[in-house]
Amino acid sequence: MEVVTRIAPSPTGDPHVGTVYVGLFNYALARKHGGRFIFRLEDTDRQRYQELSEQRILEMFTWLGLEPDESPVKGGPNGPYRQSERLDVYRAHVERLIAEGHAYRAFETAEELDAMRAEQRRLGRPLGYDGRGRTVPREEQERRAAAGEPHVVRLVTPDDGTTTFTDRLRGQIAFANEEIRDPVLLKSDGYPTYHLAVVVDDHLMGVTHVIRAEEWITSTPIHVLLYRALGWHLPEFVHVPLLRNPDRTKLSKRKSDTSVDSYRRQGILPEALLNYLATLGWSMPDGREFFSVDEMIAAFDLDRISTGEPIFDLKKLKFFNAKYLRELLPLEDVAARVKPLFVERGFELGDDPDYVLDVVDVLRPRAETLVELADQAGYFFTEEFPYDEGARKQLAAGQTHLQAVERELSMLEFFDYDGVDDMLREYVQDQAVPMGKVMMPLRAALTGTTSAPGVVDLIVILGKRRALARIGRALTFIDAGLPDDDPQKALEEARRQEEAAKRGKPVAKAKGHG
RNA sequence: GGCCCCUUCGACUAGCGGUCAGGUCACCACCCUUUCAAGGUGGCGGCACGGGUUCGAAUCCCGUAGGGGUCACCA
Repeated sequence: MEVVTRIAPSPTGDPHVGTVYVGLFNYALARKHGGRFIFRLEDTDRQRYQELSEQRILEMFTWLGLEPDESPVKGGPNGPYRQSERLDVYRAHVERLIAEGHAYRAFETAEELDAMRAEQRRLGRPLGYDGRGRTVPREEQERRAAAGEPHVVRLVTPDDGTTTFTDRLRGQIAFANEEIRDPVLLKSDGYPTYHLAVVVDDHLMGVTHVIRAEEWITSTPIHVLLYRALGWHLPEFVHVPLLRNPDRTKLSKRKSDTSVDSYRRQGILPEALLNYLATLGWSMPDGREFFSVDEMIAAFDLDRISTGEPIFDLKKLKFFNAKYLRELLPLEDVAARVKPLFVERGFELGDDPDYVLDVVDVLRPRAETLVELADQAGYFFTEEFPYDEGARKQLAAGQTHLQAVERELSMLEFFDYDGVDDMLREYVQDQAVPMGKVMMPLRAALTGTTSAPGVVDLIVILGKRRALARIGRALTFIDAGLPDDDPQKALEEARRQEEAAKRGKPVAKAKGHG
C-alpha cells in the first residue's frame, strides 16, 4: 500500500518551527517509501485566519526543500486542499452521520453552555457537554434547523466502555468513554471543527500515517469514534514529541522565537535548521549528528523517534548553523548565500569573483550565521571604515612599526602569503619585539578593529596597494591626534592642516598626541 | 482538579537483560596562536525515587514523585 502523509497547518500567523518539525517526519516517511506528502490547509477558523499565512507557510517549505506532492497551489487528485473550499464535503458526511444516528443537531447557545460549565465547576464535576441535546426528538431538530435556528452538530459518543487505539510510538492508549463528551463536528457557521475535517480529509485523501504532535493524543479517541461511525479504517497514529520552551512548556511565541521567517532573516541555513530539528527526537542508527534530509530519508525509521520532550535550544541550532557555514557547505555555496546580504549593506563587491570568495573563506570560521558574517565584512568593501576604541589604542602605540612595515611592504618583491609572512617575521625578529606589538597595530590599521582574521591573510586578500593605503590612512589618523569622532572627518582635518602648513600659514593644532 | 503522555549528564540523545552507561552542545582547562574565532586534547556531569521479576537490571512489571499535554462552536 502506498504511504501517504500530510502536513496540515492552520494559516494563523508566522510559519512555525513546530510545523517544520512535524512536516519533516511526514516528508521523510513519504519519501522513504516512495509515497506522497500532502499539504493541506486547515483554515476553518475564520477568527484567526490570516491572509498571507498560507503563502508564507508554502514558501517556507520551498525554502526548506520539503516540497509537497499535492498542495493548494500545486493541486492534485485529492483537492481542493483548503478546508474552507470543502464545506460541502463535510456537510455531506454530517448529513450521513445524522441520518445514521451517529450525530445530532444541538441548539444550546454559548451562554447556556457557559452556565452549564459554571454549574459543573461549582459542583466540582468534570467539565464538558452533558449531552442534553440528544433528547431533542429528531423531527424537532430538523424543524428548528429548517426554521433557521443556529445550531451545531455533535457526535454521539458512548456513555460507558473505553475507546482504545494504538500509537506507533507509545503502544495502546485507552480512554474511558465518559471522558469523551459529544464533541462538535459542525460549527454554527457551517464550518467543520478540526475533528470532523481531519478525519474526513485524511480518509478521503488516502492518508495512511497521521504523524502529528503529541498534543493531539487526547483528541484521538474522538477521531477513532468518528472513523468507526463512518465505517472507515483507522490510519496509523504517530504522535511525535512536542517541542518545548526552555521551561519545558509547549513551544510558544511568547517564550521562544518560533518564527521560521525570523530564523531565515537571522541567517540560519535551511540545511542546518532541518538537521537540528531532526536530531530532536530522531537519531541516525550509526549515531551521526550531521546529515542531510536525503540521508535521513535513506535511514528513516519511525521506530527511531524517541518519546522524550525536547527543548528547542537556540544555542544548539546556532552550533549546527555554524557547522554548515564553515565546514559542511562548499565555500562557493556560502558565498552565493551571503552575497545578497553584502549587497543589502551597500558593499561594493568589485568585479573579481575570487575576492568575495577569499573574504568569505577567511570570515566563515568566525561567524555562526550569514548575518554575522556579513556584519563582520564591512572593512573588506570600503576604505572608509571607522576605528573602534581598541583599534585606536593599538594605532597610538604602534606608529613607528606601522611606518616601518609600510616601508618594508612597499619594497616587497614576492607579494604572496609566504612573502608577506617572511617579511613580517624578519622585521619582528630584527626589532626584537613581541609579535603582537607589530601585528596588533597593523590589524587595527587594516580593519579598524582588534578582532579580525590573521594579518598576513588580510594583507594578501586586500592586496599590496590597498594594504599600503590603509596603513597610510592610519598614520595620517595618528598624526591627526587620534580623535574620538569620525575618522573620516579627522583625516580631512589633518589634510587641511597639512596643506595649510605647506602654504606656510600657521594653524592651531587640534589635539596633542596621546 | 479529572484524564492522557513523558522521565539516561544543565541541553539533545545512544542504549532495547550482562557496556568502565557512549556521543554531541554548553561549560572549564590545556595546546595551537599576532587578536578574535576555528581546530586539537582532556575534564566536569547522568540512568527521578521505592518496590518487585531475574544469577544479573538504565533496559521488564508495579507503585510514588516530578514535568508536560488536554479538558472550546481553536486548531
